[in-house]
Amino acid sequence: MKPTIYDVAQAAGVSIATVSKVINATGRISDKTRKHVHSVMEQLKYQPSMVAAALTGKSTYTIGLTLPDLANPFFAEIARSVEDRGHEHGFNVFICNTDNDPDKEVKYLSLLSQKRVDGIISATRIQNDQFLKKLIQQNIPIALITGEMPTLAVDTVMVDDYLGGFQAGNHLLELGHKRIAILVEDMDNMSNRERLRGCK
Amino acid sequence: MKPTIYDVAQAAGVSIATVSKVINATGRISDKTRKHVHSVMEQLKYQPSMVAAALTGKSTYTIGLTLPDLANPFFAEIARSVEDRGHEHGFNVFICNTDNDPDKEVKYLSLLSQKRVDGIISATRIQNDQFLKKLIQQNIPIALITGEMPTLAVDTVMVDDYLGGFQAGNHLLELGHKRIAILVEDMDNMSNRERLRGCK
DNA sequence: CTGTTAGCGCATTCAT
DNA sequence: ATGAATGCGCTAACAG
Repeated sequence: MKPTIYDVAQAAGVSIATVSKVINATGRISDKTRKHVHSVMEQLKYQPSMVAAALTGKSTYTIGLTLPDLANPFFAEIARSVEDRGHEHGFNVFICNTDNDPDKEVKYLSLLSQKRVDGIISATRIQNDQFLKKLIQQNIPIALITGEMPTLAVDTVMVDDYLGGFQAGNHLLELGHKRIAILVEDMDNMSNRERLRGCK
Repeated sequence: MKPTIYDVAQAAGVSIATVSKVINATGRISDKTRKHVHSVMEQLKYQPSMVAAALTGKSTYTIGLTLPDLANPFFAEIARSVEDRGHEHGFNVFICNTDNDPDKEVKYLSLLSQKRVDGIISATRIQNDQFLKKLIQQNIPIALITGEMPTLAVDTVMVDDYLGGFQAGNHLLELGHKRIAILVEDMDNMSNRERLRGCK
């Protein structure tokens, strides 16, 4: 079995409280016992259980990232970055491919909430804003990226579709082009409308 | 606050033991109270805490996937698949970009162990087999993919480099090509050696 | 500076 | 068929 905080306490001849304190560097403990406990810890190769710690209210150091499809290089790149930043701060990230399926999305979101992630980053247009609202009420930090959610007050980082369209159009004009075509998959899509708007 | 099992029990006029039983469909409970508890649960929008459940010994429904770089389409594809299968079975997967850095790898691996993942899939040649051994001792299921680890007894799925090389070479020969070149980045790499071997 | 104790939310005997 | 009690591993007051 993996050693617990009790094993360390016993082996070090102190109380679990003391061990806990040296682990989290909280409270006051003599330099001597601190070092002693530390040595015992690594001798036993002790590693605190994050699930137990999480149960007491501490954060899980886990965040969820929802995106349509990881196989899409655009999102893979995003995932890579999020993961990088996460790792820098000691976080692990859950990848959630929603395929833009509302059901999968809700399923993922509720799973993430049950696992008490510290936050969620969504690179998908969250379709069920009813559910989104619930998450917000649960005080789960949420950041939207790539999508918009005008009805709710959520931190969002989005791409400036208008500017993008403008720059693209401008670039072509500068090259002297006169006859420019625009291919749009879906005119109901807000992003595309904005890009188009920026273009003319 | 999110409702706990106690809230449900109280609202339903039963004990938490009963609620726990209907949640996990274990033990014997009358059809009547089962339904009643269920209705109370959804009325309170109760969702069992997976971290609490995990602490009692149940699995975390979480697995870790280590790979060199998610931005590499090859691995992104793998991640996508792993995630898909995981989701089908109610699992979440932690993505871990190691960049083939031994330190990052160890850091990730130990984090995963602290978070008590149910298993680990590694798409990287695990460099620290000392650490690998520890994980195995901890009874954490591990599966290697894409890499080899001859020294240890670990489940592994790998690509048949020899066959690949053979097929590639054969294909060109069938097309009637006579002068064939092979570009290899690193001849010390076992995969490449095998591919080359299969080619001639 | 260090130890006791009481939870955190749930699963699990063991009685009833 | 159901409930009371105990423990999982750790943190957080509160006492000494």
